[in-house]
Amino acid sequence: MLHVNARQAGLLHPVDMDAAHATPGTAPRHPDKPFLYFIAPGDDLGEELCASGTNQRLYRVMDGCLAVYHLLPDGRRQIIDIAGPGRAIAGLPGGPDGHAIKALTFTEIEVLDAAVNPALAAEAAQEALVRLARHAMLLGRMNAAEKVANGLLDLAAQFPRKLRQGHPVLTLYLTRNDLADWLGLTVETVSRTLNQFKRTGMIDYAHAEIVTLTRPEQLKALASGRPTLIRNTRRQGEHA
Amino acid sequence: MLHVNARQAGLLHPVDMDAAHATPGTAPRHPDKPFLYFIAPGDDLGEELCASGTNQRLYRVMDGCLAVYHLLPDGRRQIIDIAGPGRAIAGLPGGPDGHAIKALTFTEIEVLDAAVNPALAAEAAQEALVRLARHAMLLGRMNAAEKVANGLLDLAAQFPRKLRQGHPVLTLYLTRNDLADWLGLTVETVSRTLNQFKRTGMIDYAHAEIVTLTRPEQLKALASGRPTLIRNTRRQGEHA
DNA sequence: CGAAGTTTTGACATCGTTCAAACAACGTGG
DNA sequence: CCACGTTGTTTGAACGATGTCAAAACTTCG
Repeated sequence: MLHVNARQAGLLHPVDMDAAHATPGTAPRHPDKPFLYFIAPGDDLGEELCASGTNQRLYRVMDGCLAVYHLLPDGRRQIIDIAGPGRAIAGLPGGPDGHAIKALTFTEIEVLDAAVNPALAAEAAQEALVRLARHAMLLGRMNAAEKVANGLLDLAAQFPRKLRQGHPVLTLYLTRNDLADWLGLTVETVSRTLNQFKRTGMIDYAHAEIVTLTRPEQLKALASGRPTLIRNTRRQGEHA
Repeated sequence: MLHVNARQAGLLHPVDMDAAHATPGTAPRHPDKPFLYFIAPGDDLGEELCASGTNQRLYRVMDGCLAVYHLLPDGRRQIIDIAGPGRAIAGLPGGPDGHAIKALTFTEIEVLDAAVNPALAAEAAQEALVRLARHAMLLGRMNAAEKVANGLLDLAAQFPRKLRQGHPVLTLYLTRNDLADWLGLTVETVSRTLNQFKRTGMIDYAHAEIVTLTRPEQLKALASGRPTLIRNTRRQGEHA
C-alpha cells in the first residue's frame, strides 16, 4: 500500500493521486479559460505557469496549501503569505522582484487570466495587501510567542478543520522550517515556542503536524498585541 | 523670521507656507475630481480623507513624504511604507485593519477616487504589493546593518536629491524613531548603525537629517543580501 | 537662557540564534 | 520484517545581536 503521511495527504482531504502526480510546468491549453491544475508538495509554480509574457495570472486555491515566498541571493527565504482553499493569489510577473509560489501539500488550483477577471484580480490584490500589512507588523514588532500564536490562528482560520472535544484541530501543511521562514524565526525557536504552548496547555499535539488549539482565547489574547495586565514592560516600537 | 528646520522644510523643496498650514480634515469639495491638498508634518490623513464611505481614495504625493503605518492596541507601531513624490498610495477603507497615513513633512497630495481611476488604482496596488513583499523580506530576514542600508537606498531612490562632490545627498524626512518603526528596530540601534556607517566612511552627515551617501556601492552590497566573500556564517532562514 | 524634543553613547540584560547532538517518523531495499 | 538513510523535530548549552535603561549632548525655538 502507498503510504502518505498526515502532512502530505492532509488527512481531511484525500486527493486523487493520479491527478496530483500530473507533471506540473505544462502550460494550460486554454489560458483564457479557467483551468484546473494539480501540484505535488514541494513543487514550484514555474515561470511558465507563474506569468506568461505580459498577462498576469491568477490562482485560486481549490484545495491544499500554497506558500508565496522570496529568496535572497544568499539563500535566506521569507514566506510572504500562506494561502488555503478559497484564497486567490496573483502571480506577479517574474524578474528579480517576482515571487515564487510553492505547494506545501497536494494542491488543486484554478488558473485564471487576470485581464479576464479584473474584479477578482483587484479583490485578490486588496486582500494580499491587507494580509501583508498585518504580516509586516508581525515581522517587525512581535516577539516569538506572539508570532507563533498569530501564525496558528491564521492557519486555523484558513484551513477547514474538525472539532475534537470542542477544540479546533489543525493540520499543519507547514514544517517547522516553513513556519520559521514565514514568521521570521528559526526552526529551533518555532519548535521551542510550540512546545512551550503545549506545556502551558494552550495547544496540544502528538504528531508534529496535527495540532489542537485547546485554549484559542489565550492564543488570541497573545496574538492581539494588547497590553498584558501583568505589567508589560516592552518598549520596542511603542508610542504614547 | 520664521524658523524651519531642515527636516520640516526639506531644504530642497521650499513650500508655500500659507497653503501648507491649511487645516487638514476638510473633505474635498469635488470628490470625483482631482483635488490638491496640503498637510503639515505630523498630521494624519483622517478618516474623512482616508476613505469616504465605500469608495476608496487614492493619494498621489506631489511633494513631501507620507508614512503608511499600523498600530497595535499596545502602542507598538510599524511603518508599512514610505512614499515620496510621484508615488500613488491607496487609502484602505477604515476599520481595525485599516492603516493610517501621516505626513512626515509639509506634503502636497492629489486626492483621487479609486473608482474613477481604476488603472492608477491597480498600478498603485501592484507597486505597494511589490514593495511590501520586499519589506517583509527585510523585516523577517535581515540584520540591523542590512535593514538600514536598504532603508537609506530606498529613500535615496524615492527623493529628489542633489549631488555633492559626486555623492548623492539625502534629506531624511524620517526621525530615527520613524526609521526604527519602519525597519523593525529601536531608535538606539538605528542611531548606532548610522554612526557605524559614518565611521566606516559609507555615509556622512553633520546634521542628523542630511546624509551623504559617500559609498553607495558598499551600501548596495550590504543591502543586496548577497553572500559576503569574507565567510558568511549566517544561517537564519538559509536554504541550500 | 531655558524647556522640549531628538540624537548619541554607555552599561547591561535578554531573547532568539547558533551549534551540536539525540530522537522520531517515514520510506527503501535487502 | 528489519536495517538503514533521509528528513524533520526536539533539546541543551553558549553566544551574540539587539533591546532596555539611563544619562549626556545637541538642536530648535520660545
